[in-house]
Amino acid sequence: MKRLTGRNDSTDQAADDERRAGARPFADSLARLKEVGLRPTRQRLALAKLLFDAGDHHITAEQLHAAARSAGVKVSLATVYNTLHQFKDVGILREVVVEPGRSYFDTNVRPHHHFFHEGRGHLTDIPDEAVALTRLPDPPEGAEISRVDVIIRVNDRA
Amino acid sequence: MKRLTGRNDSTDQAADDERRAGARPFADSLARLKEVGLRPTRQRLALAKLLFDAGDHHITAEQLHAAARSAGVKVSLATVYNTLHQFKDVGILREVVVEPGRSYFDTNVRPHHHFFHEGRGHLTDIPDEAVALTRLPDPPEGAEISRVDVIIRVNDRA
DNA sequence: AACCAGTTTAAAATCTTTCTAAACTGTGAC
DNA sequence: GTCACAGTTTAGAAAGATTTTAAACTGGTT
Repeated sequence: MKRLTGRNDSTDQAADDERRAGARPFADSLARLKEVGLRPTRQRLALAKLLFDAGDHHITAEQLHAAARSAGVKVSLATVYNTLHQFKDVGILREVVVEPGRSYFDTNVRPHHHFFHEGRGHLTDIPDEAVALTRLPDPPEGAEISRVDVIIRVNDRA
Repeated sequence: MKRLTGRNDSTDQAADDERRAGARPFADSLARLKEVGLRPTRQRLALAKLLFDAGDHHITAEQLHAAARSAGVKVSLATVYNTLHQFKDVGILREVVVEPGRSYFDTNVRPHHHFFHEGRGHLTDIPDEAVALTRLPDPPEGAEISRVDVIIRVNDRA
């Protein structure tokens, strides 16, 4: 059996978090964090699992914080914000802004677009191929295009 | 000559505001407000002038409030917010959300798209014809498209 | 085992936006 | 003109999301 020393040391805690987050092989998130040069802390590992082991989805900081909490992961809201921004900065997460006063984070960083249901306040992915942008303007002098977002706003049919 | 009674009654004040806002014929904004069924108050007239007599532009609530102030128009920030939303609701203004935590209001309500300079935090219009969207997905079951936004994010060239 | 740069955290602070309740003002009736 | 009242405005409080701060903690090394 494993160690019998004091319970709840950081390694055990990480393993617990993993189980709680409904995880896949430990190595995935760990490797992912190492790849992007972020120290694989207990909190980052747990958040990475919640984010990347559940398929493509869109989530706010508050929602992720709540998800972590209810998965039994102890992490502060500030850390959730820090982590989301770090993940975005290293390119494993994408920020989507469609509503005033709230940011969504998208675990799908492949090229694609979005439906935004204004009534429900809810995002859905649109595969890149479903949209054809056959003409685009030249960027302003001295600037270059970093991304083209197509947001299709929808509402319930009258 | 005009009245010699107490200075600064509401009519005189409105005329002052108009002059201060660098205005065109009084009738324009007045007619516009009547058309959309908003009572033409001193504050709404002044804000309408600042918004619509300066050509197409993008402005935040804070910026409009500052502009009003420095034009000598006395108006509270709450009224600026109220007015922007009322103007949006009646369709003479459009809200553009591209940055977390801040809304821009666009005086151009004709179909068009936007460049957003991420470094400078600055919006520019793209004429509708400069973008060709030749394929779009069907909206989700039961929903209908209300608008398609194309946002081209740019940055200074490396 | 000690060290330290990187992390996490609770709490405070910030920023934008909305709400509240009271005072004010267009507008139509008389 | 003057009244009355619904619609407006306002200062200040409140809310909501996000960021900052300063101190405690921890992963990775030596």
